[in-house]
Formats: sequence, C-alpha cells, structure tokens
Amino acid sequence: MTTLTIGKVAQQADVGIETIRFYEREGLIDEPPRGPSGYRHYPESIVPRLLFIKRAKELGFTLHEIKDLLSLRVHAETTCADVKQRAERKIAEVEEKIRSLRRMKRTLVKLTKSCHGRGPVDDCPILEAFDPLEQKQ
Amino acid sequence: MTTLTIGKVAQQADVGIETIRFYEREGLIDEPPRGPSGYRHYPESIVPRLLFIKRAKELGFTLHEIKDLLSLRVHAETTCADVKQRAERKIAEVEEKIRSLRRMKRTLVKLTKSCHGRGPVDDCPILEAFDPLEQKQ
DNA sequence: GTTGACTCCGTACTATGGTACAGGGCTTAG
DNA sequence: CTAAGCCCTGTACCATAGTACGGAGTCAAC
Repeated sequence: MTTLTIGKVAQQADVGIETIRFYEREGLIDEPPRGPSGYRHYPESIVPRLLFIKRAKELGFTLHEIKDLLSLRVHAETTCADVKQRAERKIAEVEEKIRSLRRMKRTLVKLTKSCHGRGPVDDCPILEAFDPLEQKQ
Repeated sequence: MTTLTIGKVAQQADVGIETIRFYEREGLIDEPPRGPSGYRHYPESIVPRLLFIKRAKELGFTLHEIKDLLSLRVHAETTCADVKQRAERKIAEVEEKIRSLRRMKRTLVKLTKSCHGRGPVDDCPILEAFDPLEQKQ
C-alpha cells in the first residue's frame, strides 16, 4: 500500500504542511505511523479526511466542532439524528449571524443616505450618528 | 471641571476598566492627564468617545477602522465624502459576509433535508456529503 | 490609623486558525 | 559524495479584542 509524505498530502489536499501538523496536534487527524527517520507516512485516506475538514470549515463549523463531527463517526451508538441535530444548530447560528449583519447593513445604509457626501467632516451626519451624545463644541 | 476616575468611566460607558486601558494602548483614546498619584483623570467627554467606539463596533467596524474613523475627525482636510466612502465599503463587506452565510445556510439546509434522521451514523447523508471522495470500506 | 476599595504597571493568558523560523536530520538526483 | 530539497521538533508569532493576575501604591470612610 502506498503512503504519502506530509508534503504530498499537503499538495493533494491543498493545505499547508503546518496546517496538517496543527490538525494533528489539535486531534482532528490521527497521528500517522512514522518511518525509521521519524517521517510521517500517511495512508491515502488522509486526503479525503482533510477535504472533509475543509468543507466543514466552509460551512461555518469551527475546528472544535469538526473534531466533534469526526468523532461521531467512530462511535457506533451515534445516530444520524445526532448529526442532523448538529447541522440544524449550525443553521440556527448562521441565521442569527445573518440577522445581525442585516441589522448592521440597514443602519449603515440609513447613515450613508443621510450624508450628502460634501463638505468638511465637522458635521458629517454619519459620525454624528455614531456619537449621539457628544455635542460639538 | 469635573474629572472621572477610570472606574467611573467604565461604569458610565459600560465597559471594563481593562478595556479602557487597552484602548489607550491601542491609540483609540488619548492618554488622560494624571494626578500626583498617577491616577488617570478623564474629562467627561471620554464617555461619549467610548460609546462611539461601542456603536461602531456594533456596526461591524474593527478597532483599527474605528481608530481610523476617529482620526478623520481631527484632520481639517478630511471631508464628509471620506467618511461616507468608508461606510459604503463597510456595507459592501457586510453584504459579502451575508452572501457567504447564505451559501452556507443553503447547503446546510439541503443536507439536513437529505437526512431522514434515523438509523446509525454510518450512512448519514450529511457526513457523506461532507466527505465526497471517501468511500466507505 | 486602619481597612477596604480603587488604581497603577507589566506580563501573561484566552480563543481561533493557523504561519514562521531556527537548527537540526533525511533523502534523492546527478 | 555532495547539494538541494524535503522533513523533524519546539517555540514564537500574526490578528482580534480583550481578560486575568500579581504586587504595589492610594484614597476615603469610619
């Protein structure tokens, strides 16, 4: 069976070598067997594992949560429902972030509309609105 | 004129004392005059300044950007348009974040819909979708 | 005058997700 | 056989926005 050096793995999964060692330290990937030189010898299955991590990251899971997801798979007693629940919780989180960003955007849009965009900064309505209690002296 | 100790300021602006010292180190607020004991004596105008920072943070500006906004106000040559431009750039950033989160959400929703939520984790469609290249052995 | 609350400074630590570097050892091609 | 290019460890560092802590000095009330 073929094994890969860390450099090859990094290439194939398109991540940094340091990232792989970092994931190992953080427990997201297993410690691979070593050759007599101490070099890591990865099975080819490491590549999809790293791609899994990348994909979950893109979906907004933290490394901690991804570690959790990965560990779900090795415990026989965990069910599909466990995974689904985590996904649903993440959806709720994502929705909350979207709501918060939309609030920010609404306010920012209102502020920029209130500003004609000319003249000195002294009475820019945007800065004034940021600063509702401070009276110009 | 009244001055405030750091503790009073923290109370009035509802931030931590450490936060105020941190903002001073970071250049977001001026170093206040000190009494003979070395205690900071803040003018009352520090409070709206801290509220400004809080509000801008809520709107998604980083401390670095807020420092920038604050410094705009002291340079006579800056215009309203400068401020407006920054606000518009921030709107674009916020929109990009929202788009990214919506993409995440769409994918997560699709995944949870594909999962009936029963049975063992071995062939959970969610995990399989996370992991498109790995074949179960 | 003493106690408790407040303040000072400097440093270290938190979480997140890595990146960079020094100073070695290993491997492989020519 | 040698040199380039890989890999090893450990440590420090990046940004972000603070928080915590130790040990000392100060202020105010009783």
